[in-house]
Amino acid sequence: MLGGCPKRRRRKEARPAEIVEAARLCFVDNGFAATRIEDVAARAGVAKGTVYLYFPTKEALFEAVARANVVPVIEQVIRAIEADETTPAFDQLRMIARVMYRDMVGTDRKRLLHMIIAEGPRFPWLTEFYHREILSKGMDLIRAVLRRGQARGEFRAEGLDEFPQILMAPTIIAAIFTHLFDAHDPIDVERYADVHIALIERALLPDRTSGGDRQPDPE
Amino acid sequence: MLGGCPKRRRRKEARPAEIVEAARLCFVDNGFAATRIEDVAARAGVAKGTVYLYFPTKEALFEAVARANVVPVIEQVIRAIEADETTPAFDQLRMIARVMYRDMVGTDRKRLLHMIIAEGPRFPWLTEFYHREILSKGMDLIRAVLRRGQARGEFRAEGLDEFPQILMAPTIIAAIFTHLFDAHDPIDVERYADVHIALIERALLPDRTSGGDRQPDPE
Amino acid sequence: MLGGCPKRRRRKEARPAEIVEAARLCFVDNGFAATRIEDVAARAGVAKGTVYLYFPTKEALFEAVARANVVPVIEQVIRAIEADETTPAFDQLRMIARVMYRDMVGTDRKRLLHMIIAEGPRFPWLTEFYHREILSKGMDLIRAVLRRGQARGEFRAEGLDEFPQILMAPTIIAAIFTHLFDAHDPIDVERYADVHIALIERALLPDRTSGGDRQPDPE
Amino acid sequence: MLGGCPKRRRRKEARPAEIVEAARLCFVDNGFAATRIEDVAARAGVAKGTVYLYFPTKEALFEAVARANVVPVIEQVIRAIEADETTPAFDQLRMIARVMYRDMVGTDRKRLLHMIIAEGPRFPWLTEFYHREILSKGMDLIRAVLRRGQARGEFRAEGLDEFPQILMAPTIIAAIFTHLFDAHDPIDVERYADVHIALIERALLPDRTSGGDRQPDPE
DNA sequence: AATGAATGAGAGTTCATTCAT
DNA sequence: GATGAATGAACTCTCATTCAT
Repeated sequence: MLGGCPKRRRRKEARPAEIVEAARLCFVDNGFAATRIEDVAARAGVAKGTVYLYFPTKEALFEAVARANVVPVIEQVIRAIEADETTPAFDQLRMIARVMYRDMVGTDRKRLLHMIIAEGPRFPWLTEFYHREILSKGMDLIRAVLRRGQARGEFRAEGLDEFPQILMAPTIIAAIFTHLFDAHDPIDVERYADVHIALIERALLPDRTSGGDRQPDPE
Repeated sequence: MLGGCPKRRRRKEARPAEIVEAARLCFVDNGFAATRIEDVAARAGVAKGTVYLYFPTKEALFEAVARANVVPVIEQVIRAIEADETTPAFDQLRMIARVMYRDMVGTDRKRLLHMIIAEGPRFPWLTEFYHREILSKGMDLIRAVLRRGQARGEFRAEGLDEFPQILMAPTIIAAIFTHLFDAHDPIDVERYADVHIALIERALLPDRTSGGDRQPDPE
Repeated sequence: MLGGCPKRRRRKEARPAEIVEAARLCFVDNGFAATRIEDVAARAGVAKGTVYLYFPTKEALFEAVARANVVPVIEQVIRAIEADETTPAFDQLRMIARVMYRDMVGTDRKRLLHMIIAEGPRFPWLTEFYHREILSKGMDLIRAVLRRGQARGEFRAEGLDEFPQILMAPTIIAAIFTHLFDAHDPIDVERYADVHIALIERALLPDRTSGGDRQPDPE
Repeated sequence: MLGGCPKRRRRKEARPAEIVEAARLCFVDNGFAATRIEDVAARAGVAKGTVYLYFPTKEALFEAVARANVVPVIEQVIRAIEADETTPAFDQLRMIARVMYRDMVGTDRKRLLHMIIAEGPRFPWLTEFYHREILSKGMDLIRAVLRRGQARGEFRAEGLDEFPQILMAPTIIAAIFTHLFDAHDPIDVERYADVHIALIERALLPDRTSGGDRQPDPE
């Protein structure tokens, strides 16, 4: 009796996370307004009232979803880059891009991104949170790499460290467009990423005598 | 019977446009789901039923808003570019970008763009419409300019004509980000546009002996 | 200029009748609640407001329809029977039945009957009016014929003059059933009428030595 | 989870029936279109939303009312007749008529009948259902009894087994007329039924030497 | 007399939230 | 803790009726 039946106990402790995950699936499928608490409950295998045991309102549930799903990805990349002092800055940039294409465009996390963009205006805390926890961190990271590249004489570019968004933009757009328009106009994300990275390379690296014969991305 | 009373009649002809404009304001403020027909009516200074006199459903009203506000912009750009045979391709590209930054990022039309992106997944006709009427036309335009530039020997870039999205992406992201994050992190769109265009220039134009001394955008 | 253009004038005077007829068609097609004034107007070829020029409410229009369509039929039969002193009472009865089968079951007047039955409970004046103008007259007529038949020694039946409904019932039911169930179970009204009349005959006429060899209805 | 709380549970099981009964009362009072779900809810002592917990639409509620109130009656009669092999066919016929007069004309079930007739044309499923579940069963029953009577030499009538409606018609008309016209012209249903049954008897039974001295209905 | 644009009360339906069990 | 029956405010859409022209 001490500690209770382990299976049931684990179940109990896992409840909130299960509900959040069920909610994530519902939200990315249907958006905030069209998601019914009852659907979330059904997906989580609990009764409607149980959701309210852990989350006082639908908005709180949404917040939990956003919080749980958005932070981990970026942190991982940051750690990888910061620990690394020897890799050329451009290769780091390429690596960041590759990770984003894989983890954001290539998974259904793009639907979460879409949801955050979509619901942002109605949830001030959401945009504030997303900007603070994700965007600014991502931009800081790119900025750091750009400056390191410039310091090492790799990059000739100026101004981009002021607007790292410009470098990330095609990736974010790829995420949004594949989510929205895949039926009408599917994108070959592999090639899209290659072209994007090649564009960055030509723009950042100093002129070479024979232009363009460098391998765009040997990976 | 034919002709009607002039005052009434002028009103009748003006009504739909008035309602569409009121609806646009409501939609960009609150999104589709959170906009009540009654709000639109109040904003247009008419009764609830009057809205239904002109638009059979809320979706039809939404479609009218999208159509009225989004199609004219792109068409105008297309006409300007197509009529022009002498301007260097890069200057055309820069012009397109400038127009987009001015009309899309610099006005509250960005909120409409946001709304279309936000509500897209739940309104297939909307994504279909937006893709057909706006995106594909915009991409075709950029593609045409790129090819013209390549044919004239201006551009060395390959691959971009396959993914014109990559060139437009920073503009669209600027629209979305200024809409979402302006309170937390305002962007100096002028400089952002300069940097974006300079990036494109360095990536597209062949190497010059003296790199970077070209005026970025004399406009 | 005196009297105005005759065509237009006739049109004007005919307006109410035209609207009533249009309303009749709508009402029998859709019932009272589901008939929209706008439909009636469209069917009459006038504007919605015009209907209200002649009929203050939807109910008033309904009343006009009922009044205009229900009285004429019965009066004609009554006159024919009352003027006739020589025909055997049973032949008169048969004649009444034949007329009812032809004019009520065989035309779309049955739909009007249906409408009166259907809407009756919500329009007390309608049932009152229908009972006074139609039903009681019809029942009085049958009663009179029955009594004449008894007086002449034709009929042996008693009690039926108290409930003439019993003799009319199969006809009314034929009208209702053909209206409601024709798709599922069409009735051969000719034969149905024959069987009905034969039933009345056997019930009313005194026994004959050889039962049933009388022609049921030479008509 | 399984079993639930007894009090709640009993309530849940009773609710649909309570709502159906409340709906029946509203429908027979006001007809389908004029009945508001809120009225039904109020009459059942629940909130508007509760009705939708058990019936997805107003039509579904209507169907439930029709089904619950109309099927049991006929089934009961059928069972009683079918189990019986010895009773003379005419007595069975009389029994059917008596039950119909008692259960259909003598109760407010006649208002339900009226409602079904009234709303039939606008609800195809309703006429289809009524014809299949009630009418055709009733007609088959009468047909079977008629044929049994003919086989036993009780009846001389021909043709009626083709149109059993003719025998039922006065009963249905009694139901409708007492519902519609009772205020203006009340019917003594007892005597009406006697006369109706006597009419059938004279029409069906072969001639007797002493006509009419048979007790009409010893019951 | 005739029009038809405008109105707004009211209906069906949905669903976040509550709470007795 | 967990349930799910119950609630009722809120929303979309309809249509009888009005009235300026």
